[in-house]
Amino acid sequence: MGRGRVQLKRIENKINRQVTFSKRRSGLLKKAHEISVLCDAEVALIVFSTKGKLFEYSSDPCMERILERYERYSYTERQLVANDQSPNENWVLEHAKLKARVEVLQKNQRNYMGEELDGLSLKELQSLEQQLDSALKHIRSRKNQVMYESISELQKKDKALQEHNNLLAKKLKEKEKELAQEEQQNSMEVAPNETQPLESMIGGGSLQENCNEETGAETRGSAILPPWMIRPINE
Amino acid sequence: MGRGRVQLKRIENKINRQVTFSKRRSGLLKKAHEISVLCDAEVALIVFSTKGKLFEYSSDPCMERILERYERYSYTERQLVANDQSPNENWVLEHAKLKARVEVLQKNQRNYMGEELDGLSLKELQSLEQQLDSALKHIRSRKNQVMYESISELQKKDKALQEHNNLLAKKLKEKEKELAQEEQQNSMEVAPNETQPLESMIGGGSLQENCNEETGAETRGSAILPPWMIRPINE
DNA sequence: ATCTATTAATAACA
DNA sequence: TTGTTATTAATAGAT
Repeated sequence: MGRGRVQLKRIENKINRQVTFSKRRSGLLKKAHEISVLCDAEVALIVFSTKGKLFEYSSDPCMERILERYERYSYTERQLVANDQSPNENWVLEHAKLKARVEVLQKNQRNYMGEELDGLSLKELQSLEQQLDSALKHIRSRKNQVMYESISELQKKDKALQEHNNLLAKKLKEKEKELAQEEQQNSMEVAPNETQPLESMIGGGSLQENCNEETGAETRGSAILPPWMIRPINE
Repeated sequence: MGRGRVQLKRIENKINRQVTFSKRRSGLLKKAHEISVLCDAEVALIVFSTKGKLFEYSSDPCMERILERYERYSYTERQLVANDQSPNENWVLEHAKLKARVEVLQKNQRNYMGEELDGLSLKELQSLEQQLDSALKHIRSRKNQVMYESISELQKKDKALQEHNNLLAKKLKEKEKELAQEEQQNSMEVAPNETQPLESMIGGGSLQENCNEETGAETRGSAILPPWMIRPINE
């Protein structure tokens, strides 16, 4: 939505990038606000510019609260890293070193994301390809492992629940028997039709709820990525 | 942007609210992704629906890192506000920012290389996998392009060299003819056995040297393509 | 989900 | 940076 389409890749011109960042940032914040109001959602948005400047939006008075909620929701714990500043005089040097490191790391990262490949030689491309290929193998293997673990845990839970279920069913039968006996003894006094609904309730609803409660964070939101993330717009 | 304007207030109709939420959410996530790519920004977006369902986007493989960075930033910012008198504070702040950035980048890089995957959730692993998969496609495409360019350049050079070769051969023949004529005229004065060595020298050594000179680093040595160019190692 | 009529966002330009 | 405008993109409402 502008004059001409735009490729989904880093804007190389620094000025344009800065302008676009400024405009899109405000657009993004606006939309974040809109969805929070229109749809009554809780939204936290954090944006760091390339230069490290922070922009944020939070639908609540306190961003921290949403983040805490997020942390609670996502089972991972946050590590609070103490800010240890050593009162060195070498700061200038340190600073320069860090800056250089950041530059290198940034370039690497872009390459790892398949960007800015034009300056690379065939050999470098080859090495990069192999590195990523191997990385992908590791990642997929780890993903599989996580999935299998998740599955086996679910199966374990399933088994436990089924056992519990059986137990309940057994108890139920005993109760039925007792009732039947009482019934025979006091033939006219009790109506024998309450057992059926009770059984179906335990077998269905209870299991379902238990399952939702405990898997929680793992399956939050949609596990399926939207199409625009799966394949970049350009090309 | 729809049929009719919309007021910036909670949508009362539950169904409409749900539908709008779903649509705007994907739009918001998309825009968050776009600004992160276009403007090289680090973005973290967290959305809780009314019902408490979580949706998130993170420009980096790991959302936690951006949140950590956010916490650190907030911390240093608080410090800055506390005492912004000393000119040294700027350095401290800058330094802290850079350190945070380096940390994030380093962790990312390790992930991009398939290392330290243990802390990542299934979702994060999935996103990382897709990012690398897409990167790999770009890299392979670029590699192919480089290879094709290299091949066509070599073919061009080959052609030029052959033409040069033909030219030399032609000149040689003329020289031979001249020599033969002279030979006939001054039959006894010149020994006619110098032509053979001359021809072999030009046809062999000179050509070889020329080839090395012009193709240089690319194909140093033989004009035959190395095996890795004929067939990529992977797949 | 899919399809349009509209509005909203924004890229290029000033 | 800020504003303007030609275009594209997002999406409200309908199907």
